[in-house]
Amino acid sequence: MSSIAVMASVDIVALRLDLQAQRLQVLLHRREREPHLGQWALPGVIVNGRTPDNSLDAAAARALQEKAQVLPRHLEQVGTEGNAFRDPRGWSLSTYYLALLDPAQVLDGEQQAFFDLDDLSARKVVLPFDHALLIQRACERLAAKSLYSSLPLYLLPARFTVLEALTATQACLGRTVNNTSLRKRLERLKDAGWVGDTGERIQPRLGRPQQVYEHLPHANGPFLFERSLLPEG
Amino acid sequence: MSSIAVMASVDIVALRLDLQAQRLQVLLHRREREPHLGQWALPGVIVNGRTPDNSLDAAAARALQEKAQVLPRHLEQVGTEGNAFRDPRGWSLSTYYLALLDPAQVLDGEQQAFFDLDDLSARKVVLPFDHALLIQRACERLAAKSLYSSLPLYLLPARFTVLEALTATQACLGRTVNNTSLRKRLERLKDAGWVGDTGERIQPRLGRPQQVYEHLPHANGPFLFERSLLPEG
DNA sequence: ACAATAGTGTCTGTTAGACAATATTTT
DNA sequence: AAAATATTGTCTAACAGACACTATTGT
Repeated sequence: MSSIAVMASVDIVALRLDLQAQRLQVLLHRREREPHLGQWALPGVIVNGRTPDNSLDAAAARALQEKAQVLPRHLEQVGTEGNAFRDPRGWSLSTYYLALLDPAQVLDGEQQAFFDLDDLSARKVVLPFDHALLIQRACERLAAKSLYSSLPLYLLPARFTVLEALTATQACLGRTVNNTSLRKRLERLKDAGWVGDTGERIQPRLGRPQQVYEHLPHANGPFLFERSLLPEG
Repeated sequence: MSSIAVMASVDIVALRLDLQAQRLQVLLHRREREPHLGQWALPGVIVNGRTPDNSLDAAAARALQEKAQVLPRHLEQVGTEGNAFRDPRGWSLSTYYLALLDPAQVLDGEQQAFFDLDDLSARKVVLPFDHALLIQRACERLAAKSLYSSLPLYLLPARFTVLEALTATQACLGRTVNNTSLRKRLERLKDAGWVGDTGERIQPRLGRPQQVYEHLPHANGPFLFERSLLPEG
């Protein structure tokens, strides 16, 4: 068996929206073993016949649960990176998942923390293995789906305003989004029963109060729109 | 190493369009080793430190090349399936790819052949492991992308007609597609430099001759349209 | 001329985007 | 009343779909 086997892991790119800063943050975890012991890295677990998982998806859920006591709003497999160079111990595979968390998500202990995605992209924080690449790929998936789906709404709390939905979408896409377009999409989601109008109002410091929307229980997966958000111009 | 390692393979869902039957076919290969020796299954290779591949993508290309001497028009990773049950030998992973082949693709020898996708879906041919599931997932990916991209055109020969493009798109989607919409998409692809009008004509048995389009060299990946093809009604 | 097939033109509906107009609140 | 902010309405553009119309060929 050892001659035909390979090291395999599941790694999680778990994102949280910082509503004040209007930026995405990624959950990192201090490594508890060599190589790169003590460094900040993506939370992940080894998968093999001895671990208790019945499937990759179960291993992904376990990685989030064990390393960070986190239950995601959304979890999807993005891809698998495998080559001879990504791990100093030799040929290895990482199947990596995109997880979207509640913005109120808090973490226990000093072994896990959220880092601004921008700081990671700018290499202000350097990650071991190819974890920077895995984060980049997960974010590309998120941006691509945000053009034509309601995926960004999974980054919002149960009750949210139009402007918070706009903030989430813009953070996912990395660019501004037309206010009218997003409002119309929310209207369509309301008609489709995906979100509801609570009737509640939030009073900003000044001006007209904001309507408060809420997520409604529905089938799995985001709503798919027929058209993409377009580049401005 | 053996205690933390797992069996991993790359499997290829390679599709060819049968233009006459207007159906998709999948490339299968007779297994050369246990388990399921001699049965028709997806072509694939084991990945581990001893195989010569530097990456998963290289392993995928090698699987197609070694098992079937095939060079695909398009190759993309779809996902990874991993659990304790898919292989009788124990916990295993399969990273599976979607490959699109030239319809003129021919095969050497008795060890590989094309099977109609419909027959596989209808369980007229039963595949080992979870290969039926991998095929289903790959086809779902193809159908999803066919709604908003030029991916089906990779199933066509270098020179093709509008009706062949329609046939390819309908085979990918599993439903009829509006003729006018597809013609307009081809016009847009022509404007974008992805296809060209050869000026050549093909004379059907009766009636007006068909224009012949051709693929033009361009950046990797299919063209992305801004809107999806819609359900009929 | 007529049948058969390919291709074009026109109209409708939907929805993203731009932006003006209106509504609701605090100061 | 004025300022600030949120929300609504109106207009345009792009594009999928439906379908009528025209074009080109063989018999």
